[in-house]
Amino acid sequence: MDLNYGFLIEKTGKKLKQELQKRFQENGKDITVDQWVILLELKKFHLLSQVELAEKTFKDAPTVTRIIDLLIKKELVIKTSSEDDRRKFMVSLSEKGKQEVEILLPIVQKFRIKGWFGLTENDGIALQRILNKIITNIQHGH
Amino acid sequence: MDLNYGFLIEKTGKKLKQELQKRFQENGKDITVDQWVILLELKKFHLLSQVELAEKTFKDAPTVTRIIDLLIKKELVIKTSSEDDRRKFMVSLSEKGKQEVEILLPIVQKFRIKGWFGLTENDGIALQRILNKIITNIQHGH
DNA sequence: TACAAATAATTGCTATAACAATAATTACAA
DNA sequence: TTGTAATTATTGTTATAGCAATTATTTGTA
Repeated sequence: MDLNYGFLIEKTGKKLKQELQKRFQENGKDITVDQWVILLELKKFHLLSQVELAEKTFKDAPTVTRIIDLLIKKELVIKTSSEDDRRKFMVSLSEKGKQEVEILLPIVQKFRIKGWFGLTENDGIALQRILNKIITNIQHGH
Repeated sequence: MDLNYGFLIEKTGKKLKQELQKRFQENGKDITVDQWVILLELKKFHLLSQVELAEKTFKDAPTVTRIIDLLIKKELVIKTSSEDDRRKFMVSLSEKGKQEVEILLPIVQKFRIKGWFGLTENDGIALQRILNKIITNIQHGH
């Protein structure tokens, strides 16, 4: 096995991010891909603590704090302190944020379809199997 | 096709980077994965301009400039101005850098083998086909 | 040749990522 | 119940990434 799969995966991820970012810019959207990822989770789950957001997006807590700060400045999300745990802040989409997600979603979906052109359902299954296998392989133990 | 493959690819790339970084730390190696990628290309090609390094590693020129700066501080690489083009600097491994690469290489290879455990030659072919297809799909046109 | 265009590298700015340290709060165990 | 440990969020530091602008040099063309 002489395939440098790590390099290939990294490269693909980077290109995907760059190209999606371009689509946002082309549509006059002042938002980054990482900010988008947070917004999408908030659309799906409505109300999340920052720890929950971090888990779902595979980002660490400080990164989530900073992205949320930016999204608050853009008035796309709202932060309220939790009533049952005063350490927590619950984050949710603002009205403006909900509207923005509805505009961004078709751009993202179009991009996803374009990226998958010529690939099959089986390719999707294989990709998931391979990447998930790599993840479990490298985790615990050393 | 409802697979969020972009998210999955990004996640896998991130985990690969994190875990390899851990291996470096466990072995007392004060080097980042991105710095390692540069060193490996220099081992393969001996003498590269910064533009060539940027192309081979899929990084942009400013990023390469900054990584090279750090590698020079660590005395792992050398920069010499090109004789036939005074705009260029040619970068190569120092003696210390060559030694360091020989120490790092087995750590990286062990990690790659571990990550690929349970996967086949055909999986490798499929992975390359799928990821390369995605890359060409998303590039030109919009 | 002269001059505009292209190229190589650098610097500045902002965002993301990882790690460490800290403060506030909550959970748990003696 | 009291004190220790764990959790949540934040802040600071360094590195990587992308974009724009700049400088120095080279290329290509009129």
